Amino acid sequence: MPEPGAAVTPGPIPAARAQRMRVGIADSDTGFVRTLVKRLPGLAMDPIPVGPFTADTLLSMRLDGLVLDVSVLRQNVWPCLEELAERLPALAVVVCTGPSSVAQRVRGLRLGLDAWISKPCHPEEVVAVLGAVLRRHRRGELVAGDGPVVAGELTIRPDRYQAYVGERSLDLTAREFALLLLMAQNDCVIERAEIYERVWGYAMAHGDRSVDVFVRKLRQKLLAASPDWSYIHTHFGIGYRFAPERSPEALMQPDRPEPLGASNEQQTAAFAALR
Amino acid sequence: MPEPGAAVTPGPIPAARAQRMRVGIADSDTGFVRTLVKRLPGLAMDPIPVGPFTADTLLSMRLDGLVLDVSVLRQNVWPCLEELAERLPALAVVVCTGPSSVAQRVRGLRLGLDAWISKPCHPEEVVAVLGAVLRRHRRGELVAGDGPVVAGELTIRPDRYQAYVGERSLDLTAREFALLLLMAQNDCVIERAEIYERVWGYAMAHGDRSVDVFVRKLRQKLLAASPDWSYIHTHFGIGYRFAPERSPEALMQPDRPEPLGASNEQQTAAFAALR
DNA sequence: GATGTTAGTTTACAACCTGTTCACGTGCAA
DNA sequence: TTGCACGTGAACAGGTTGTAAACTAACATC
Repeated sequence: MPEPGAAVTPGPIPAARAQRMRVGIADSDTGFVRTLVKRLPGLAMDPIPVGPFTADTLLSMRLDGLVLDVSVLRQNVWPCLEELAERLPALAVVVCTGPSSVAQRVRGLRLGLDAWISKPCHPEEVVAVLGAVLRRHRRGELVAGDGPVVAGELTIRPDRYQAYVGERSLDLTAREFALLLLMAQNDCVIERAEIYERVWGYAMAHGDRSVDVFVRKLRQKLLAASPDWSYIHTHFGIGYRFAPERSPEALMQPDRPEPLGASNEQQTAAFAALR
Repeated sequence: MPEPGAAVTPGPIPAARAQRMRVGIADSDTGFVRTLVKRLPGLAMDPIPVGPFTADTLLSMRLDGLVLDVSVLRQNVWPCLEELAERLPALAVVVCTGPSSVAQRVRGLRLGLDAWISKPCHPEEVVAVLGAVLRRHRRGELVAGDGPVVAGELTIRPDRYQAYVGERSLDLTAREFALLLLMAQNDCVIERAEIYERVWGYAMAHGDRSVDVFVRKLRQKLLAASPDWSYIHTHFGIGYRFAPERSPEALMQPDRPEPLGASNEQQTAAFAALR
């Protein structure tokens, strides 16, 4: 269970197609900050100056990356970095700070930092490193393109943040949609913690049941719109898997013909190939 | 590591994904290479020395990461890096090389490199950087690492935590699956204690018969789905061994032909190559 | 600024599933 | 034959999931 009162703000809804990255800058060197602020927008990154912060502060800022001079952390550098890594594993952190030992850098990287640059350094290099890290960071988030996904009777349209059966919208909320899209783009079993991290954007607290609740809401809407199909399957003790399947009863009375040779894999694969 | 008598709660189900990463090392400094080769295995990375290469060479090596001293590229450094970035965008590349200018490093990172370290450097730092890059790299693909394992009539799919005979699922529970996968991936006799440790995650209490019970459940489901084959063999006083074998009666009445020259090893190797 | 609506989170409880354990039968080895 | 090791079946307890509803924060509207 997180801190009492922590994480009250709803997390960010991951964009169906992320464009600009939000990069926090926590550094007391105003000249350095100013340079970055000037330089980043041209590279599809929005710089966001960050003052004193906690994991929750950063969480509410919905950052993709963070440039950090550890000197702003005063004393408890390691506990702070540790908390960051634990609570926000998806946040790309580039430490850019004064002289340090190999041991310190290694320790930081082991903890979860993405890069460690020693000052004095050329801002351009910081920008390049940040770009490289975020590029790798982004590869994961949007493996699949933003084309529509067809599965069973369902059509998921990332460009509209909505799913349809025929012309009829499912009226999904933002988070419901994010969950559905994530699952539909991966036809393997996904663990709850993984789902949470990728949809909510930060680490799942132990005992959190949000994923279950949202899966239920999704199932409800899916069932209402497409009663002959089941889409989300539970893997007990592990997580959920998305796979459109006609219910046995529907197969007995084939009012509507089953789409021939169009399994989920084939269709999504086709779309991935299009990309 | 719990108390010997603890373990009231069911242990965690080990993730079905591949953990070890394949890391190529292209460097003419044999001492440096040797250090990495010694150091990497402890961090779930398999070091693979790489000689002169092309993008195709690397592709066939199925690497996850590459440590590269650009001096091995002789002249055409930039065209080569460019080709790498274009042909193998999923490959994490860490350049570790002699003196360089900021402009060169920035250019490299822009091209698609994940990190640029200047020699002389501490090998430990290279390892840490590599680890950080691959960690971020891995976050992307939640597709479970291992491809399917085929044995006899059986297809084991780690991405679904499930085994199939044809299209028909065996309906294995999470722990049953973990046990089956472990055994199928090691076609030698495994002692009970070792099985327990690797599937349950902690030491087996003296007299615990859980492994036996699960082997029985597995055999039951295997027999129901694939009656002509036997998969799990008992070695009295030692443990169990996985090996798909047609039962003698089935051989007498060969309704279905035995797959020619397709031993367990060969088939799994073939699938691994496909990945 | 007050108020109603909506989305999201947390909690509670019931139903279900799983893993463990026990008891007993069978088969191997000395 | 005797002593273990292993196979088999069933029962139990506890964790996991489905489900509903209360609760909180955010938003829009007036």
